[in-house]
Amino acid sequence: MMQQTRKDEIIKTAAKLFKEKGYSAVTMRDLATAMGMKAASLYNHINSKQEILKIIIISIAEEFTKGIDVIYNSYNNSLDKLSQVIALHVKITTNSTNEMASLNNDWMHLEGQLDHYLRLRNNYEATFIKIINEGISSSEIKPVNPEIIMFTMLSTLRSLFLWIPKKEDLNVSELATNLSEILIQGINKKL
Amino acid sequence: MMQQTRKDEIIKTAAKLFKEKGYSAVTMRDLATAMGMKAASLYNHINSKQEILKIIIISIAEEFTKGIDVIYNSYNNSLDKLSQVIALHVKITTNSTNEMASLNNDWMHLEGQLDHYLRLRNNYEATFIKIINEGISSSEIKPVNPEIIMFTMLSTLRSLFLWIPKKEDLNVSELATNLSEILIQGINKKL
DNA sequence: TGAGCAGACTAACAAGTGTTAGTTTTTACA
DNA sequence: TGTAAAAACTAACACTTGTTAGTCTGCTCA
Repeated sequence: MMQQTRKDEIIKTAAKLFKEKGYSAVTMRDLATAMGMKAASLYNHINSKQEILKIIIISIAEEFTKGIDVIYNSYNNSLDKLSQVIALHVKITTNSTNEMASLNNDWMHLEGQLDHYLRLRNNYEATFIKIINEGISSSEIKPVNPEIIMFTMLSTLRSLFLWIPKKEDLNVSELATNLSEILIQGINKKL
Repeated sequence: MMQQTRKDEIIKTAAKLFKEKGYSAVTMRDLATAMGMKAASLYNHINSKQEILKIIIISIAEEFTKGIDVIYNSYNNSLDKLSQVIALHVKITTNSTNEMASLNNDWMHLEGQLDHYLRLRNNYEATFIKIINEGISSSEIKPVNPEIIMFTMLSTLRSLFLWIPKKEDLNVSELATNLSEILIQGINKKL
């Protein structure tokens, strides 16, 4: 695989702009200005605005799907698996903060790959629910509606991209630990 | 105050479209089609696209600010206040689901009223933090970083608009109770 | 009945959109 | 140093954008 540094820079810059104003409000001329070039020159590196969005979103969505599958198939108890899911979100969001904004806010603007994205998201949530249900079966987790548990956790984890950039002195593993404490102790059945 | 039903319909319809695609991706012609009229006719009722966004966002933001002030100044303990904040979000989101999407996703597209909006949001969060800090002082709440607690709670509450429409059989007070259980028991210091 | 008016319409505008064609400049290296 | 590829440029396209001007329709009520 050859190195495509210029294309990568464009995509990274686009993600930053998409985070600030959303995909639809960012023009190719905005992106070109941020790159220090003219809009037409972008097309020496990318095929379309749509392609940029696709690359940003699909690659991260696949990272999540693969990550949760590994966690699900590991030999840990359910609460440990949930802690690992939290750590997965913290890690990906730390490495790809701007891209996470597009994943959350601009997925509906995918044109050719919307079905693919929705399939990945549904798989992810189905596996998440399975982990919770197994935790309820094994009496690790309070018998609350598993959808509400997932919704609560995912809402927080999906909003991390808004919050992580504000904490310049961020310690990644410490954040994951704190979030686990808050999110999991709440659903951990005290015996 | 005279009844402006047509204008209200336009704003309500706009909020629905904004929720699906975001402010920038919705055109005045989209809105007109959804209203069963031509784009130019919209201007018999509203002054600009921007005005629609302003009305949607500012009115709800003020509702939140007023609501949390009443809660903060009431004579309850801190955990009860947090439960009331949760109920406030559930109530407003149930009544104004589509408008909540604009509040969350499109505030950055406010042109003249961005400062006003940010002031309202900062006030809201400052009061929220005060409630948490008082709860920590009175030993009701675990001495965790109050920002992380607020972030966790607000992430979930601000995402409710995504989730409430999927639960057609929704019982509002039951949802508020479940969320309080999950969100608060996690930070409630067990003695 | 007929005057007034709210609210729809058609037509058009200036500016902005993503993208292409064709050309020039810069870079890498034989 | 000469050459070819990579990557920038100018100019323009067809279309879409929010919005305005001016007109027509149909309802209300004196």
